[in-house]
Amino acid sequence: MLDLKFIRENIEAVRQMLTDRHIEADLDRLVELDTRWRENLTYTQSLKAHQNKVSQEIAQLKREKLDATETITEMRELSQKIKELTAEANSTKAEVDAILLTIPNMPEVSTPVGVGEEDNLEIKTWGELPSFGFELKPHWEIAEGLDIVDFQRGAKVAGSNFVLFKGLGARLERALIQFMLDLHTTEHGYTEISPPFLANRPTMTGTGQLPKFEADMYRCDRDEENPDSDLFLIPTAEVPVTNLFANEILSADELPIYYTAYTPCFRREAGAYGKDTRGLQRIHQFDKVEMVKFTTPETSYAEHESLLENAESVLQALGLAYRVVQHCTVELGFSAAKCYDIEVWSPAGQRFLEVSSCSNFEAFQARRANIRFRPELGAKPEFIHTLNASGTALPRVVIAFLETYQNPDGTVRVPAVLQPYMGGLTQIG
RNA sequence: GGUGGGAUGGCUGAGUGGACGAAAGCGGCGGUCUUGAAAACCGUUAUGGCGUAAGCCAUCGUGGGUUCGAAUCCUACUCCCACCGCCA
Repeated sequence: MLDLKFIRENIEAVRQMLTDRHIEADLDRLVELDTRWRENLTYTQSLKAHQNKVSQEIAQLKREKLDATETITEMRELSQKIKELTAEANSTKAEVDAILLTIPNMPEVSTPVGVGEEDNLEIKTWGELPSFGFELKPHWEIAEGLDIVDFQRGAKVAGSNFVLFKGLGARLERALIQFMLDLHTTEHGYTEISPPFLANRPTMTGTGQLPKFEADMYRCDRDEENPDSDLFLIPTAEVPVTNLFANEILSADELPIYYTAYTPCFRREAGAYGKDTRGLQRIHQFDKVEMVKFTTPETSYAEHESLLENAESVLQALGLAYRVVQHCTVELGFSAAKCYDIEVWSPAGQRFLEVSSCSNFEAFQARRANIRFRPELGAKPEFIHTLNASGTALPRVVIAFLETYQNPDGTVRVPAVLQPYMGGLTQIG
């Protein structure tokens, strides 16, 4: 979330940001409640100061074995009043916080103002778009032909848009996961994490999925009495990994911290039906290797660039053509200040598919999850910056892989870098 | 799932209604001493909020309650530890 003080002092900039992002939030009410809360608080605290003082006097009287009955009777009324005012302040503050949680991050200055995907900024392209001397098959035909993905039975077991990898398809998933993890841990200095695949409500709130996007998550283990203990299937490893340090103060010399994690990702994709859903493009459960960085504010933008390179290197190693675009204001994720998408080329689809979002959240998530660091000994703690990038999501890489390396007979070549992970296999089928 | 024990500052740990934001020790930082270091000694060492400021307020796992006053009493919950049961 944004700093309440920042909003107070930059109300028009925040209003403009909401306009640029096409998001509504009740800023006026926020300001009004904030003012009311602070007035109440100041007054209540002065009453408490008085109460504390008189309590000391009562303690003194008791110690001297003197009668304090009269003072105590007087204080009874004050105590009651403080209780009422405090309750009022708490409920006002709760409302302030609730609104605060619905306000997205401020985009970084280089973010183009735009109204749709077409306003994203193309930063670079990598690799030649491959050309073929035969008629290309789309990935789902290749996969079914090789019997490595079973769409029907995936749907039978869990519902539409759940898929089942089989034989060398399952092996390919495992190979890609391991290849990516090895790349990031041995070449890029990341420490591997294997986190829980479920996260509770405070954790989901820390990274910004809640409260606004609850409908996009699979929720289980609902408990009306203790909403905080509700569990959600994670939509990305970003959620558990970023929250590892929630409510902690790190020391400056621990930073930057680089973590990478493989997890399955679960997304209801609510409202996304009918849009690019064929084959592996948009499924409710998919595998992903994620990278998460914790940095100081000074270095986060340099770290953002190297994070992007780390993610790109996966596609480069696999020899898959891609481009990088920078999100415009309406495309930018709720918590992000700046975001690059890496989009891999689908030769049969003749389009680019998003396989990685590479974001700098600045202090937005750190403030929500209360992750701080001490710049130097004795200094006041500050919020760290968090960043993450997929490195990468698997299904769409599999799409590009199957289509890019397909042969006329429906078999698929395995690039050299992946062969050791495929038991030395040079070709599928 | 059952029974019992526990949760206090960076760590260990004392504290069962008023002098407690909290003893003591360890660790950290600064200093004295020393050519330098160690030892010893002295000092210092939580976080957040409100306020221009002085300052005030809050926080002893979390929420609620009792009380003029709660780390301390009551209550619900969460987590940790031990043992039993079940289980990959």
